[in-house]
Amino acid sequence: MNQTTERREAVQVSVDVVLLTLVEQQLHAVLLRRAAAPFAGVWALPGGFIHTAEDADTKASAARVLQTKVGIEGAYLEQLATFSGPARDPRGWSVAVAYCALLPAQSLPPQRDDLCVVPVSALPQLPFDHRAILDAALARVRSKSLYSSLPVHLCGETFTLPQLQLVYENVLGEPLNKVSFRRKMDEMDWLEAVPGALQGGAHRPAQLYRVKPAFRQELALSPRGL
Amino acid sequence: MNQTTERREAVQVSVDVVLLTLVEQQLHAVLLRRAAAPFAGVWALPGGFIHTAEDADTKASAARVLQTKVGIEGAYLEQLATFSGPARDPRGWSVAVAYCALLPAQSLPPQRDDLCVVPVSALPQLPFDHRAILDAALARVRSKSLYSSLPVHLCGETFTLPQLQLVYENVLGEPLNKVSFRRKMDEMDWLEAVPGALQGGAHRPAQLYRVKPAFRQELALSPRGL
DNA sequence: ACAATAGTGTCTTTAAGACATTATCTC
DNA sequence: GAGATAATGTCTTAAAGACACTATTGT
Repeated sequence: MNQTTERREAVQVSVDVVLLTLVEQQLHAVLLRRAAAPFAGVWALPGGFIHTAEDADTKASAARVLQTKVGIEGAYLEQLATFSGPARDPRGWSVAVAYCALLPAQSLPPQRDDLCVVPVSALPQLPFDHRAILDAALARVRSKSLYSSLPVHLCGETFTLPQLQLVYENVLGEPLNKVSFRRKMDEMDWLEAVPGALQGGAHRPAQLYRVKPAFRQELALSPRGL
Repeated sequence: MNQTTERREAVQVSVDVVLLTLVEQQLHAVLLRRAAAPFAGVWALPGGFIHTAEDADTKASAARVLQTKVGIEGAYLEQLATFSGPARDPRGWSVAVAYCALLPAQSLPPQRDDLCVVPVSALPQLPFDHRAILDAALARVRSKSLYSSLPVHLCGETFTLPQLQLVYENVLGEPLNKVSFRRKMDEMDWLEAVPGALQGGAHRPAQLYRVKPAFRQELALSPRGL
């Protein structure tokens, strides 16, 4: 951007979204069957091109892709990284801005033919560099779950502390100390008890909580992890 | 990428680099005076368009920008984030893949008219959204310095532990405990003493160290910070 | 009363920080 | 040996984890 005569080459820019959810205590990714070439009929990450007329930025493009192609709204969305190069798309040099999205399982769209929800431990072959994008998303979600409130976006509106701890454990793949976990949640101060609400079984019911309004969009961070 | 007929719109893709270095115990950014419109004559981040014929990916584009426009090679480079939208560039909807680069001060290019090295605490007005990009780079460098070997890329080939600690302190903007710092460096095990080499003044000389080969490209991470 | 899970109190272990001491150089 | 900074030993403090105990429900 500093030389007078610089060729501006046409580069294809797309947005790809790794949409993750927690089903039966396992992280799952949402895949769509590609309708068009290249790789028509193949399971792939939801994605699409930028619509300059409607999208305020690539995050808006990603939200639009989730809405129009997956059929969901309100997922937590964060930019992951940008993947690029001449070989990732057979059509030529391309750039994909990848986003990571989290959604509670109960907010998934109704079942249909061109959509599947697969455990990340049993993914099919994916086209383009979608496998690398998905792996990057998993690494990001797992590492960020070590010190932030990220996993709460896999929960519904309200949840109990034992439920939340289980979600953390499922994402991280390791058990957590109950006392330490609750101490941290208390220190970080991003949860509030839902007044009277409880929940039962054949045992003591657990207090219901929700995220404080200030932390609905922003993540809560813990200085020393957990 | 799942519908048969999707318009592929022309989007301008550029690469911008936040090149940081440490001068007189302060973080400085390298800026270039723009030769061409828009914002001709204005100080801005080094940047440029992608050259599909030569660049293997946007990281290679960033490295090429550093080499051809700034005149340096071998800087530590990592992708920061991608900035996008209709308003950031007056020419229209654009995408900028931003990179963060670190360089020891002694590797800076010779002085010249269209290049300046300014303290990040006293930046001029910057065009486009370069200020936001720079702020994001600073935030990233500072937060990553809390738990990784990142700041070592502001040092030369060899350095003493007191020098390294000072670099960390300058980046983080706060003093560190000497014993803890050295304990961590020892635990993380990414440094090796340069055999006989020492360094003097009118006092006890300090042992020289360098980064172990395995960590020259990869960062060393500490599980619990510092 | 019993089984089952929620929630808390408290001790142990481990990591981080403060402080003091020893080491090694120049003058 | 005085002064300066490097390097390390050791005590204190704070955070994390283990474990046990109390609490509250349904049956």
